[in-house]
Order: sequence, then C-alpha cells, then structure tokens
Amino acid sequence: MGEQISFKSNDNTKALLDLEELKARCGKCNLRELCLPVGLTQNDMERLDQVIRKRQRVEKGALLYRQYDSFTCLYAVRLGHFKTYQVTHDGAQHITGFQMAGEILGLDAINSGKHQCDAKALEDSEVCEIHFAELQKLFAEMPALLRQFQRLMSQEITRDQSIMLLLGNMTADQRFAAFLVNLSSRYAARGYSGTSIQLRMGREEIGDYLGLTIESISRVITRFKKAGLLEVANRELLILDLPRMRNLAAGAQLVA
Amino acid sequence: MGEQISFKSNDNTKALLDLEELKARCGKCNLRELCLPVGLTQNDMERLDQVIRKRQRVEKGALLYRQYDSFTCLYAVRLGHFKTYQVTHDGAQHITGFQMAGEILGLDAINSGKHQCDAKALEDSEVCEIHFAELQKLFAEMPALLRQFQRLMSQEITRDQSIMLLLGNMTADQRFAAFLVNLSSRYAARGYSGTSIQLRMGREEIGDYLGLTIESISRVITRFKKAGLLEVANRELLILDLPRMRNLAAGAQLVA
DNA sequence: CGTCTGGTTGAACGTTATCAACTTTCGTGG
DNA sequence: CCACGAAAGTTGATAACGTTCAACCAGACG
Repeated sequence: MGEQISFKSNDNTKALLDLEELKARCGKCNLRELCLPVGLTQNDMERLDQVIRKRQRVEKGALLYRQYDSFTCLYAVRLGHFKTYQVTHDGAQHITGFQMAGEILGLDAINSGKHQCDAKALEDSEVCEIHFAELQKLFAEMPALLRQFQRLMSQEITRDQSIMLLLGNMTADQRFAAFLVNLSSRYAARGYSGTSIQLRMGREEIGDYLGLTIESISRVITRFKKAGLLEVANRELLILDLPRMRNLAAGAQLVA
Repeated sequence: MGEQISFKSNDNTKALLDLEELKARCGKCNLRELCLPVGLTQNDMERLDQVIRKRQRVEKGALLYRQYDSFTCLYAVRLGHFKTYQVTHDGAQHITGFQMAGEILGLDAINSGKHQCDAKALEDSEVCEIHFAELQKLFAEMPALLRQFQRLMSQEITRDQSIMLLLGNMTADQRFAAFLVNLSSRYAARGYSGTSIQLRMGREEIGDYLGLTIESISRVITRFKKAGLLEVANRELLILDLPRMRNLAAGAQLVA
C-alpha cells in the first residue's frame, strides 16, 4: 500500500480564522476568550490578564506537571497538544484526556492540592499559567468570571461521564468513531477542518485512551478504510463520511 | 445453599456515631457539615441554612430529576441512596454513580443548565434542595464556602477519572473488588461498618455501573465467596479480607 | 546501509457476553 | 399464613470480541 494518498491535509497549524484575528480574540490566554461572552468590563479583562501573565513553553515530550506535584497553577493550552494520564499499578498508562488550544489543565488538582495525573506535551506547546489563588481573589469581585469557571468544571465532569459511557458500553468500532467525531468537532469549533485531521498522538496513545490495544486500534482503522469512511496516511486522517461516523458512534453497525 | 449465614450484618441504618450527634453535626443538610471545617462563622452558617432550606422526600424508585430537566437546584443526599444514569442509544442504562448520604447530586448540570442524567432513589430517601442561584450569591461573601464547593467539583472530576481507569483497564474481578473497597471506605467514613455492607442496588445495577453483565457480576461474587473473601446473602455482604480485596483491586491475581 | 521505532497483519487464546435453563426471593392476594 | 407469580439471581454451554504473541513492513535517523 505504498500508493500516494490523494488528499492534501492541512496540518492544523493554519486556522481557517486568520491567525492575527485569533490572537486578538484570545488575548494572552484562552481563558480570557472564554470570558468574553460573559460580560466582563475592559477593566476586568485587564485584571484577568494580570493573573494569566506568565506564558510557558513546553517542548515535545516534556511534562507540564506530574502526579502528586503540589498544585498552584491551572494551565490554559495556548498552542499545541497535551495528554493527561495516570500510570496504573502494572505500569500501563491510562490516558484521561487529550487537550488542545483553549482547554484547561489541572482542574482535578483543586480538591487535594496535588495533581492527580501527569500532563505531557504531545508536540512543542505553550501554556498560560493561571495562579489559582489569585484567580480565586478575582471571583469575589467578578461573579461572571466565577460562573464561567464553574461551567468549565461542570463541563469537565460531563466530558468524563461521556467517556465512562464509552468505556463501559461501546465496542472498539464505536469507541474509535466517537473519538474521531469528538476530535472533529473540537477542531471545527476552533476554525480548523473537521474532516481533515492530523493526529497528534500515536496508535498506542489512542488505545490507552479508549481502553483498547494498539493492535485493535490498527484493525479498526483498517476496517474503517475498507468501509470507505476514512483515508489514512500515518497520522493524517481524512474523514470521508462524518454523518456515518456519527451513526457508528451512536451504535450503528459497520457495514463494509 | 439454604444454610443460614452466620454473621448478623448491621443494616447500615444505625451509625456507629450516635444519630443525634450526627444530626447536630450536620444541621439541616450535609453541605453544612462539609463547610464546618473551613471556618464559617455562626452567622454564615445561618445564611447557608437559608439557601438549603427545603427538604424533600423521594420514595424508592422515584426520579429526583431526569436528563434534560432544566437545572435550578443541586441536591444533597440526607438519607438513603441514589443512582445517576444515562440511557444509551440502544436502551441500556449506564450508571455513572451511586450516591449516599452527604453526597451532592447535579454538579454536571451547571455547564449547560440542563441535567445530564437521571437520578433515581434506590430506597426511600431524603434530599436537601440547594438553590444554585442563591448559593452563588453567598460565594461572593463567603470565600471559604466557595473553596469548599470548588473542592467538591474537583473531587467529582477525580472520582470520574478513577472510574475511567477502572472501565478502561481492569478485569471483572478487579472492578468488583474496587467497587467494594470504594463502598467500604465510604461507609466507614460515615461511621458505619466498612466490612458488613448492605447493598442498596441489584446485581444488574452493579453491572451497569462497572461495565459488566449481570451474569459476570454473579460469577465474580461466586469466585470471591469460594476464595474466602466474601460472605454473601442476597444483598448482605460481609467482606472477610479487606486487605486482600484492596490487593485485588490494585491488580493482584485471585487465587482460590 | 543498518537499526530503531511505530504501525500493520495473522493466528491462537482468553475473558466476558450471550443465550438458556433453573433456583431463590419477594410481594401480593387469597 | 400460605400459595402463586413475578422479579432477581445463579449456573452452564457456547460464541464473540478483543488480547496476546509473533512476524513483518515502512519510514526516520544516524
């Protein structure tokens, strides 16, 4: 199968939105953008920027934090991709999520004051540190910001529950379809293509996320290719039939 | 196997703590107790009580709320047990959690303003309504209360992640062992026996929670009995070897 | 050019699901 | 209080799905 794949995927580094536009909308950090719709004043925004001041580069493969590190900051992904994972007793890693630009890392640490997982950069990335104690101070004065933050935490709970459903009830095909549909909509929401996707993680990491082995992932991909759902070249994906992919995720059977 | 089981389980309705003591500590609702350690003044407590005023009985099998209901209140379980579950496309129910006295229901609804699951009483129960908008008002004035609430949400995230790990990586034996260990420690934390447990849910519900079938649950129980880990009479459980149970949950092999 | 890593494919195996029969428990009404 | 029927739980046989083990392939890199 050495044939040349016919599509030219965008590499997801070029947003459909103009990059400068995006920067302007995001300010120093995505949390800021998240707060735009909730009616903060200009003054509020500036104070928020104080809290989100420090930007940090994290190179590919580096850990942003590790399990049991003490918690002082949340992190907003500005650029790049991360995975969060726990290492099980038998040494396997279970990935709890993949985070992309605009998503927040570290919410699970608030309770105990210790991070509950490792966070590793899947590629050269950049985050904003959000000093939690300082953010806390703002909550008292900016209720809209607090509301937004609570929504964020609630959203994380909802997200985790849908993964529980996936891991508890779905077949390998369904899991992978759901995974792709999820990625697709997240990229689409960021102005990237929802059908031409460059995976930032390897097959093994997908497996560790979906509760499957690397071989199973590989086989699912092959089945999807044969069914005409997908074109694949390494980590470049082209989803050919997104509606059918959604149906699969929803429990429809795969017909070759 | 009509023989009489030799242990007399307490039925978990009698706490080891004196009931009056517990009431005094809890006030009108468990959220109040949750806030005791965080330094609220007497005045604060009274204002909190205002928000948590209404108590509501929910009889066995009744729904406290259902998916897509619009969200106005959180609920603190005062008495009894609940399950939260989503119904999948193919009609199966996936249980996202079992809640007992002192635990909060509805956190997943904050983001969208709609409940994300059904909540059903496993027995005659009682909850406190916590009007979220009013609770919100208190946050601005009582930062300690806010902190406590954020810890609660973060804890829920951590809890969900450990279930993801269970569903993604564990065998049937491990899952059930982890389930029992979890129940055990939650009852122990409430002053009940951590080894003599009365299950409030049926085998099928345990299965729907752990991502297994009812038959698998039954077989696991049989194996555990034969291995001398457990005595079982219907829904009465006696954990005979909690340390070994913990080891099983952590990945040790079951030896008959 | 050879090695190493990541990915694919095949065959055998194992765990859990499924299907079916059976037993026990529980609630209800006689 | 007993009898009945429904619901819940157990057990066995078989099948399916995914894992494991192993071989192989392709591209990246020194």
